[in-house]
Amino acid sequence: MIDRIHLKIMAAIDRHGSLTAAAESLYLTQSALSHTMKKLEQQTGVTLWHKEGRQLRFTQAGEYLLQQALRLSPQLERVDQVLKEFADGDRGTLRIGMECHPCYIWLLTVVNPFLKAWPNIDVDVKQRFKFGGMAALFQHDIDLLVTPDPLLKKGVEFIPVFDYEQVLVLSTNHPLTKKAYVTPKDLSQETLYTYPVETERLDIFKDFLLPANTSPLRHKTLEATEIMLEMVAAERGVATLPLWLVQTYQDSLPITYQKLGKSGLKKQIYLGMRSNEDRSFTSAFIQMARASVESEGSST
Amino acid sequence: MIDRIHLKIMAAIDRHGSLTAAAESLYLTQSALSHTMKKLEQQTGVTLWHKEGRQLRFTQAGEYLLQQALRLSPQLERVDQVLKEFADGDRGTLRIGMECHPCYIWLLTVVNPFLKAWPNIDVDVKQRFKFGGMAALFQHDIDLLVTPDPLLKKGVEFIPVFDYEQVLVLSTNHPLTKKAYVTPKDLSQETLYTYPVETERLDIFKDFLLPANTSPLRHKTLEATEIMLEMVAAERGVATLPLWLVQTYQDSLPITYQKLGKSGLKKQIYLGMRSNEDRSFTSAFIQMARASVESEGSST
DNA sequence: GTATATTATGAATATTTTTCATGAGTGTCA
DNA sequence: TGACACTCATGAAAAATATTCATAATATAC
Repeated sequence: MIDRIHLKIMAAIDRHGSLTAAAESLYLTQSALSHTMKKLEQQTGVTLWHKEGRQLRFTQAGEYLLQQALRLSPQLERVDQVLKEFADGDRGTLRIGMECHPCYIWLLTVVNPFLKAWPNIDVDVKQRFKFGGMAALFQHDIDLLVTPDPLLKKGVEFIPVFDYEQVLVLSTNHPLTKKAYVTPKDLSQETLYTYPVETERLDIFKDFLLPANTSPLRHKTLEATEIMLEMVAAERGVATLPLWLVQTYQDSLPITYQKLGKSGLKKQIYLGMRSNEDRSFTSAFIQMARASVESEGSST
Repeated sequence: MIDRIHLKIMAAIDRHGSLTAAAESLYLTQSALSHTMKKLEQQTGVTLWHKEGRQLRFTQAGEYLLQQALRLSPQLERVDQVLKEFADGDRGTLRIGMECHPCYIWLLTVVNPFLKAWPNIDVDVKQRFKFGGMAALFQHDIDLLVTPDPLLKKGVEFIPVFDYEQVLVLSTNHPLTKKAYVTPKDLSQETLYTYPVETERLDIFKDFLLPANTSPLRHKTLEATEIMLEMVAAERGVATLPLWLVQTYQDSLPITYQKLGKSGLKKQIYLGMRSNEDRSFTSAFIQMARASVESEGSST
């Protein structure tokens, strides 16, 4: 029944004092306003104003409608404005999905400048997915996927961000440090620590142990990277992590590393996003991610 | 830009799960909804939802708009509802103007049951008018005028409510109590107490003293009826009040009264309202006013 | 009284909304 | 797998609505 235009007209009459002036302020004719409000009066059965000389005087109902107009009009304008911000990419949440546990620390170094560069965009990071990161991306549960396993599929695009080598982390006293490199069979007598995800998603299983039809003596899972490294340092077992991550801890813990296989286990981290979705801040994040890696000199 | 229909559509989609079901709930076609929202999307530049299989999934902007819709739609509906209440006379304020000071006590006996019978209608009483009660009525400052001086004018209607006699209130010891009635000349040696209004509006001047070209020795004004009567009782002067009012105080104070002139000063109280204004509760108030008087047996 | 304001209103016009008909995609089930 | 049922999108036509134009009616200022 009542519509936004009625609120605007009431507010304009109040502000400008006459129908004619109100009409001008709304870029309409006085006639249009008169007709519009007359129709509202007929539909609702109320009288909104009386003519008093050449002035208008609101009735009680008109006064009420004016109050509501003054209250509601700005709220509707605010909705317009926010919608425009969404359209311009000045507002939103960038939801990042992580399928690469150790990348979290790296991600934080990108998120920090991103938040500064895009003050109206929030960032959310998700690490658990019911049906995998790809499904989450397709279902719009996330907007960006950080993963070492890109999937060529219509509707998504993957961009390599950086290369890294997955290595076996060992206590400095560990016998395997003597070898030139580690073979799958070497691990069959070891306790292996990994993050608590499915073995299909763990490089050490997928790309190293399973092809050789081998498995470690024991497989234990841990959430926290630091604890995992402490376990290795305490000679409780071994773990696999990206080389760059091991290097950052090598100074503070008695740990070292070994190549997995003769030529090492080379990996790449990709950022995946839905194609044909053009949110400027998503692309901006990807740019910043690549830049962060290049400045470190550890990139493609 | 954004309009009420967009809010309703968003809320309906959320509630019914699909465009088709939402369209049905709004008594529109699916096509209409699709076109309407498409247009909004084009105007603002946002995407509100994605098709996911045969389902719709709101984007962040869509989710935002939905939240605003759920918040604002009920408020707009409430405005419709209140406007309808105004139209039906289920809401409003009855503003009563008084040009008859002593009638205030009588008025209260009408207002009380009125408030009970019309729980959504407020009552306001005004006693001071810049340009008189008639002007206030015309200017919609009041809706009802209680006055002993009806003015036959286009646009207003006056209905007599009750007859009364204006009498001179005297201390029981006053010499004038000995006479059969009081003449204008009798007052030329008296101190007269009246309400503080223009003499043209005081019956004692307008209908009694001025026609005889006489005036009282002294004229003092007082706001409160009770104090006025105390003054009279203390033999400080005389006053003129409606007979029925004097009678209610006669038991508790040493006062009595005298007819003004041989046949007494007969007055009538009228209720005036703007004609062609059809607010049911205004008429209802008039009905209750008349009824209150009839039950007392002091009416026309 | 005349000129200049105001709002209201009927008719004509312009614009917007809605429907109709249909296309294109997706899930279901025999 | 193919028929079917159901979804939303879309172009064109139809219907409804909003706006303007021209003008009346009325009030105010000079």
